[in-house]
Amino acid sequence: MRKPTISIATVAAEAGVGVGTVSRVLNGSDQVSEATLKRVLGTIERLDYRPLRSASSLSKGRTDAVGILVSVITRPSVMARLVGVIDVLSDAGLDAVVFNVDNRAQLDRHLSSIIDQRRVDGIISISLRIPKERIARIRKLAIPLVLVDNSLPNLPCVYIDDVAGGKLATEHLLSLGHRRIGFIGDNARSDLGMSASENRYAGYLMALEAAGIGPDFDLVARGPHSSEAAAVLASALFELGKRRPTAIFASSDTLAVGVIKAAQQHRLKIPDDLAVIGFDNLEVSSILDISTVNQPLLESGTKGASKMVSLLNGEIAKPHREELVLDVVPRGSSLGIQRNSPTKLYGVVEGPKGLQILQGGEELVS
Amino acid sequence: MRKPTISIATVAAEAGVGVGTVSRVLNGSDQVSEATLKRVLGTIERLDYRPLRSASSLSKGRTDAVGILVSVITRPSVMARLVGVIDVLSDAGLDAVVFNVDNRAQLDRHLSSIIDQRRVDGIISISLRIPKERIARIRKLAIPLVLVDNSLPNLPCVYIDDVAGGKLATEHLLSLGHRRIGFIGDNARSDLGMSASENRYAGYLMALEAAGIGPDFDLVARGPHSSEAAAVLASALFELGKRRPTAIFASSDTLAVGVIKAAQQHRLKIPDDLAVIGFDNLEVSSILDISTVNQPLLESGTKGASKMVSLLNGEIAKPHREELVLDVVPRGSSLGIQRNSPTKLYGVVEGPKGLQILQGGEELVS
DNA sequence: TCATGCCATGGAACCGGTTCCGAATGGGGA
DNA sequence: TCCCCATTCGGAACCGGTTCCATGGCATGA
Repeated sequence: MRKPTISIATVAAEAGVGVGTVSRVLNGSDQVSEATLKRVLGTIERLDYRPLRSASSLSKGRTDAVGILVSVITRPSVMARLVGVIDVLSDAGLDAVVFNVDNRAQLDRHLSSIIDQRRVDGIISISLRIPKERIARIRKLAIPLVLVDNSLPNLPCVYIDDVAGGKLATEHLLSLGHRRIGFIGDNARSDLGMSASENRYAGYLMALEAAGIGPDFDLVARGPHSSEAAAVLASALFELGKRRPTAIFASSDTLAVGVIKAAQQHRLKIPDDLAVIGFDNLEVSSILDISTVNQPLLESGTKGASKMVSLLNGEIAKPHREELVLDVVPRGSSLGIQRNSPTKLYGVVEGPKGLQILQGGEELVS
Repeated sequence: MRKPTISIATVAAEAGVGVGTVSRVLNGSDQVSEATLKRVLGTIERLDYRPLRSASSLSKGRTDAVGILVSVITRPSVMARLVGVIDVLSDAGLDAVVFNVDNRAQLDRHLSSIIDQRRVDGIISISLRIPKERIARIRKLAIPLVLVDNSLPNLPCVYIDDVAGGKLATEHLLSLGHRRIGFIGDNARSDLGMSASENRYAGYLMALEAAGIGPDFDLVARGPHSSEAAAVLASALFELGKRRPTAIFASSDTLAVGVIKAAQQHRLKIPDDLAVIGFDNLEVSSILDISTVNQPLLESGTKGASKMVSLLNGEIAKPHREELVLDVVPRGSSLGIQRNSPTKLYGVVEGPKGLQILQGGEELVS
């Protein structure tokens, strides 16, 4: 027990009404007369009464909160999805409880805590594979679960076809006449089931085979997901002499940045000596003029969260499983055509203390 | 009301004990005999009983959740702080409820919801200024509040001295002999009180004045917080002819990237024709070899969250107000010395299908 | 005038844990 | 043998909303 606070009963007594009436007022029921409504609201104001969420939760049997499982948040791609999810949940009046997952053990701990403590009404998993046995349990307990950037049969999910994306990227390079195409990707992280990079690699192999080119594993390299690591790996590929690749498909824009940097250090001209394409269409790829495969990151989050909102309202998530479209964004790192200056997007004006771009411009970017 | 679930009473009846005993078992009390413990745990297992968080919250009078107010999450600097906060809270068994704030109205809505619905035990604000009247109310209600990347008297907070940081950056450029130093920063966002850029600008002015250089507002430009916008603004400065700056201080690394890109388009050699320094020491500044001012981003989050944990335990946050140290990280964009290749940090090995950097390497980076 | 029905309302029962008080049990010491 | 204290346990009271049912008042129609 603990010391009591100002409760609905206090308000009811003070206002000279029943607790039911106060509850009705708080929940905006239309079963309350104008006069009573005003009196109760006045009392609430006067006593500075604040309802207690947990009491309401207990009574209603729901928490109005959704758990979000997310790995290595710092990746810009993951972050964009997360923002999409949070914004939609927030608009629906749901709390977003974020669980950051770095490894398999942590994933298990968080899942246990979420499932066994019934702290949230539903779970959204971003770019993570939930272990089979957990899925089974979640199903049995009828806890709503939505997958973002991942796909499993019979579960609502929003995903892309990474294999097709890898093919698209590689075909782009093939169409420009390249034959010695390298691949730089992430180490497989089987513990968390983040398989995007490996799937894009599979697409890369398929595109090469379709073009009658056998795989050359000397042109393939994997490492941690960082620009630095990609630069090191790219350097190693460049040192193959005339067997070096004339083009590289990096499984994410972050890695592509490293490849570009390494190319500059090796005095390779882009795209003449080396063409590069990345993946994700992050802001950095736009500013550094790197060709890439666009995927709707924010949208994957908003769509996933919308499904969750539907599920919690007892509806069926409309498109149960949704595949988002990918498309190649050709830029200077493969085409060599100088992109138009972005100047036109912005109106630069003379401010009182220096030049200025008005804030409205912010809407135009992103 | 709603349909009842398996409750502690069910378990108690089934195990032939009292509800108090089951509660003690669940909370790991040592007032339970070995035999009883085993029997109750067995029953819990058999019935697949799961305690209900909200009932516990109601009884204990706390939610074991902390609200995190955060603006424009997509900025890497903000995200790094957020990750730090979430990780520490998570380790302490606290839920991290994230509220994303895009404008003043949203800030108010979220604050109302947090304060008036008593959904969390404490509030952590990242890079946001909470309106005075809200602060007063939060104080009166004795809700623990911690500020990260912000500072107010008498409140626990973790912050940096942005003015000093701006001075450091400018002094670095001055020490290299530059006299015509430009500044590129964010538009002031008085609605959310994100004042870092303006404070760094103040430091820039102070350093110039200390060096006997009057401000030249033709060399100052502000716009939205994006590389694209910074590129546009930098281009405008470059077109000043011989009055153009020989060095630019960008108030964040994200902006510095745009400056570098614009310089390349204008065929300005870095750092000979133009020196650049950023702020934040983001990963991108490392890979693009951009000089910067380092601030401990992740640490600001972990320290802030630690203070919150202390407060919730009824302790006093040890260093009540904590200023983190800044230091200049000189790199190629101002010094022109080719940084050592990062190769040595990584061990590249021959994998079965291509080159590989082992995952352990990931520890070395970041 | 009386029956009918709707609307606003009061309040008991309930959601499922926690906590505290009192009781039962058992062992040790005198 | 008896008393005392520590350990273990049962269960009532309680935390603060929600919901449903019963009730009373008032207007409408016959």
